Amino acid sequence: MVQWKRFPETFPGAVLNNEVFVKNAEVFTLPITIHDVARRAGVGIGTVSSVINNSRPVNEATRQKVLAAVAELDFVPNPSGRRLSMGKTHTIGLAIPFFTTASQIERLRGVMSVIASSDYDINLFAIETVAQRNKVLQTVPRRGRVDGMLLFSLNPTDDDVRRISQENIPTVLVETAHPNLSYVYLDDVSGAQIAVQHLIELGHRKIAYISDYLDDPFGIFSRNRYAGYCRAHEAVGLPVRPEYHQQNEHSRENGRRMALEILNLPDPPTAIFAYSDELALGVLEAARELNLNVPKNLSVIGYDDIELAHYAGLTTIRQHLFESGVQGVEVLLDAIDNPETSLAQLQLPTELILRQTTAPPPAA
Amino acid sequence: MVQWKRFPETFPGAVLNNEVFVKNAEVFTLPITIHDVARRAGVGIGTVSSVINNSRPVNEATRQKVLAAVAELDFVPNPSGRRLSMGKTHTIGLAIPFFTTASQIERLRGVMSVIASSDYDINLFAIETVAQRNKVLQTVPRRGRVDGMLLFSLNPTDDDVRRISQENIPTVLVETAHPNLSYVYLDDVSGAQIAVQHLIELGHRKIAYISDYLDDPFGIFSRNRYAGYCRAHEAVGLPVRPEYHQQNEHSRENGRRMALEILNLPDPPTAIFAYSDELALGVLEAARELNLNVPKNLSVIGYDDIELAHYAGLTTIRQHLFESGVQGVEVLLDAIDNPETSLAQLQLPTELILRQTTAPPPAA
DNA sequence: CTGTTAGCGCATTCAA
DNA sequence: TTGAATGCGCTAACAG
Repeated sequence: MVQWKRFPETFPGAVLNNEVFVKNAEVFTLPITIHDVARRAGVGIGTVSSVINNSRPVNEATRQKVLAAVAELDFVPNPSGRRLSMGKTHTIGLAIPFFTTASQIERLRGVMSVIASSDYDINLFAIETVAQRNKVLQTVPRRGRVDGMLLFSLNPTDDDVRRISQENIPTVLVETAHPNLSYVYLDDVSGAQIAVQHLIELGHRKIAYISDYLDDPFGIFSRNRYAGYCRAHEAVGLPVRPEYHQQNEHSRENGRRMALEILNLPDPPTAIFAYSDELALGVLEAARELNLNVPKNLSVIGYDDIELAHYAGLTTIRQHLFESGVQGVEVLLDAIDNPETSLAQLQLPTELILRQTTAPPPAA
Repeated sequence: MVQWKRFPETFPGAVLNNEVFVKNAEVFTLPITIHDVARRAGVGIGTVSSVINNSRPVNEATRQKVLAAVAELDFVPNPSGRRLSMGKTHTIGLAIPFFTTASQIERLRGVMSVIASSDYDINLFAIETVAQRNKVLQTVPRRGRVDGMLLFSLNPTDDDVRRISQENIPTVLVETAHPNLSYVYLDDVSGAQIAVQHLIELGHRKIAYISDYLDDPFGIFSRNRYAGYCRAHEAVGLPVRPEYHQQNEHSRENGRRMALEILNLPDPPTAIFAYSDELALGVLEAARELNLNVPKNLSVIGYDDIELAHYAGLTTIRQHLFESGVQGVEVLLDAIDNPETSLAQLQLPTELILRQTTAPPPAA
């Protein structure tokens, strides 16, 4: 309950269009409500509501009176009141783990580019820990809290999905998939397979993989790309050498460290497939330190095709990140508007972007 | 008003913990409210509220009953109801123009890093047009909509500021300044002056400036950096040559174009100061195309110190972007918690980051 | 065409 | 220590 007290006098000098109130010696106006507008316009609040929402025909003259009052009082409806009454929030929840990575930001940009021309608010949740993930997944997708939910790179449990379905909150996964939800999926397994296959076709036989921790709670992506790496090996009967896989926390610096580790092996690889472009950039730094010419002496391939990859001339797997964000909201907005439509389960293509960091292995 | 109808029968087979309803042949539960919890626990709603919010002492036994009911029904309070009743939204509005630029994203990261451990929601507004700017500034900072407002790189008009003050919404500017608001200011004029002064000290006398449109509606930053550019010239009695200034929409590609334009002048400059690192990266591309060695034949200095600048070895002006986001929210959260504290008006330092793209001009 | 009223979900005051 | 009643601002149903 609002705690401000009405104050009976008007303060001279203050430019105010409503009654004046005092709180701790500060002068300010009480928020304008639909009642203030109605009184000012000499009509009932129902009429004001009708005018604002065009929800029923209103006599043109009274309409003008109301609009005038709205303008004079600078009235903006309180969204909480509206939400409570309508059971609609006009808000979309957006949960993003790995918020600091370039790929998530690209997706976010895609989302914002379409949301800008809609009238939905975006509630942003950066997810850093498992506890946060659980809290957001359990408390945010609720009727009365959001009208729809966008989950980047998150794998909701069956329990999460059951709750979401019961609450009847349209939800779209971006980058992941689940049979009972809409999603814009990016197939990491086959993306990684394409990358490694490319190296194999160039003649490489000693190919390393560096990644995030495979057992990271959110780390299904490292695992999937590792699976693709293995599949490409299997497809040509090439054994997977465990010493050619390094895992560490995700950062360019760690990419550099892992590469140094692997390149200093007695029998170093001739190519490195990195889980992400950021890691791959670390690999390039390591190669420079070791005076290894890329791609002559070492081939490097990344994943994501972030902006920097273009600049660094990095061969990589393009994920259509921006586009995945765009598609994600579009699917979601459509699901909100048409609750009866069936799930949209899209798979975005993944493509090999050839640049200057891959070549056949040294003749040696 | 919620339009679902209660349905008298229970559906066998559905795992549900509340009454069951039907809408368009789909089975789902009606949202759980505090009344459901109260009924289940055999207490009044006031008691439930007290338990949830620890707002008054409750007998331990009844407390446990309530908590059990909350857990069984998986109850999460509807934020709109709470907001309406308390007059507090637990939401922060964040308005960001130039959403696609690297520097804004860095600031946003700073904000999210501190918001993650607070219990405030973030409402994100990407501002692309003047109309959007006005709409957001006029409708979002309202009591009942947000508890506080964070404005990146935006210069609210005096009218905007008057409204914000009347609404009594704590507001913090990041990158800009206004006497009546809190801000975390970054002095672009002196930052640019430092950049150009650096070039002058290296011996350059022909220094170009490429930028965003100076008359861009949000373009105070291009103008301020231009002012710094001019000041540095004036300080040593160097004339500002109009043909050494190009302006265009902000993108790396346009940075490249503007650089080509300027470098093809009959009397080309020996150094280019770019409004941003993104533009500066375009300049580097142009230099490569023209086979101009940087920094031997051409010095380039940027602005922002985005991540890419480090990678490209670009000399630039560091803005402490992440830090400015952090400080911005911290000031805001403090202002929300302590409404009586005076305005916080901070100025973050700006520093020259020397890398490999500036050197004395060719002996010629 | 329009004013009045009920009710959305909640916190809180007032009684008990 | 607790339940019932009130009101936050709004939309929509109802009654005129």
